[in-house]
Amino acid sequence: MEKADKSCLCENCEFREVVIKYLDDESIKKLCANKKEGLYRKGEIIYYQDDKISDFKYLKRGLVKLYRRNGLNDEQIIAITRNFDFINSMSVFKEEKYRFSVAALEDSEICSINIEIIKKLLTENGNFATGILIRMSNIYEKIITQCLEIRKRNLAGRVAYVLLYFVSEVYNSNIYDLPVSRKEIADYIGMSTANVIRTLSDFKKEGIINTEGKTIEILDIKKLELISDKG
Amino acid sequence: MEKADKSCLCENCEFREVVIKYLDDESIKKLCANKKEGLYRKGEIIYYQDDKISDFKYLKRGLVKLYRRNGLNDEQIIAITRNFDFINSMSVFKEEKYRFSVAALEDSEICSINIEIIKKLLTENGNFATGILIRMSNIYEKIITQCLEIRKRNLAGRVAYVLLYFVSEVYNSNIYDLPVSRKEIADYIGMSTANVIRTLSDFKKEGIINTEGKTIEILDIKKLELISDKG
DNA sequence: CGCGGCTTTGATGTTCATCAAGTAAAGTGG
DNA sequence: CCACTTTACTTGATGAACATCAAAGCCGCG
Repeated sequence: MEKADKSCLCENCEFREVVIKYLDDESIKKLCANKKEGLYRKGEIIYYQDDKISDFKYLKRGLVKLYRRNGLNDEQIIAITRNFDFINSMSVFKEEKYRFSVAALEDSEICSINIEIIKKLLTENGNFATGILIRMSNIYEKIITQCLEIRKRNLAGRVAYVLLYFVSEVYNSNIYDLPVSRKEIADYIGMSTANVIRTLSDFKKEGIINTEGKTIEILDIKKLELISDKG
Repeated sequence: MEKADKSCLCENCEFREVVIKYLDDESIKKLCANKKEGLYRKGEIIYYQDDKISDFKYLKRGLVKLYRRNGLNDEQIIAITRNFDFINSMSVFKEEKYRFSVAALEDSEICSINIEIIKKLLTENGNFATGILIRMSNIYEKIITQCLEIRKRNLAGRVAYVLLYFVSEVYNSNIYDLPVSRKEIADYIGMSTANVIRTLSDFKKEGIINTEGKTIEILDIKKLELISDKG
């Protein structure tokens, strides 16, 4: 991690949209004065499971994975996202430790604010607290819904679902570079790496997608949606 | 559903513990005046997925399942709980509709408060909002963690996990009456009904549990924990 | 150029779903 | 309360889906 090289004016920060509506100038100044910004390179870990929670963290730019380590070579990926802006582990306001780890899948910019300052603002300002409550609920709900969506599908359906997730929720494009390894897709959907690769190969043979290394191009999105829905 | 037969004094209500610390007498009176209490018999549905959200709901007593219907005979159970006291669908403060359904697994007592009243209190009182935020985060985190715990196990491990969940989180006893059908266990752990039954039969043959209809007795909890952990 | 990690493919075996058929239990109407 | 119907449960047999293992190709990096 390195510090951001440009001074942060908070002006283009999306967090501001949540904040500014509810906080007075003084509170905003206080937030800005106490924030730390960090750049994380692709692959770097932003925080570890079981680290002590010290900051409320917000993903300004980039792409991250939220995951849990079970064994040496056994990871479960909980979410891959740009949108879950608050990338804090759940229970950030109660628990002492992060319950999950977060790592950057693309170069990412993180804004950190001391958790005690946020807690104080929450208790002082019900509108702010309600705003945070709603946003966090959305994040949680997305994670749970996605977990259920993946669970109800078979192998091919899960792979199709993930490919389409990148199309619609991450890149907004039918062609993109996978930000994750084949193994990470497997960790995400709860299947074996070999079978994820096999399924991608099958899709390619059937002309549904084209792959070249990390680059994925969706050729027949209707068919892929069909596989995702029926699987 | 029927109305509670005794007048509700809110005195033994656990919700009070969250509330009373932060709300003034007037607010508490307002809450109490606007609450509705309902008794739901085992099997009754408390609210349906896609119902319009009108109330903030709290489980005072009983046991419920939170679930999602995919097809006519295809349900996914998200959680079974006494403890997730706020049995609102997630995003209760933002969404218009419940995203999941809730049904009573045992006779249950539900307290409902108009959502607008709660919203008003949240914005007026940051401490109250923070209290709700923390409690909801705990609920979400439990659901997500459990989803991951189940996902990483195989069939036998999942069945063992669920049996142990009832022991430690629901009944605090090695012998209990299952509040769910075999099919519901299957919907909970994402396996087929036949295989759930087969696994229970296997456990019985191996002397790990005893079953008689809905009654389950754990005979060898160490072994069951082993199966849950290694599976 | 060579090493290690990621990817790919095939072969094999395990795990699990599905189907079918039968039994027990629970609800329903006379 | 009993006959009837329906729903839940149980078990076995079969095949499909998936994991695992192994070997080989590829790619980036020192």
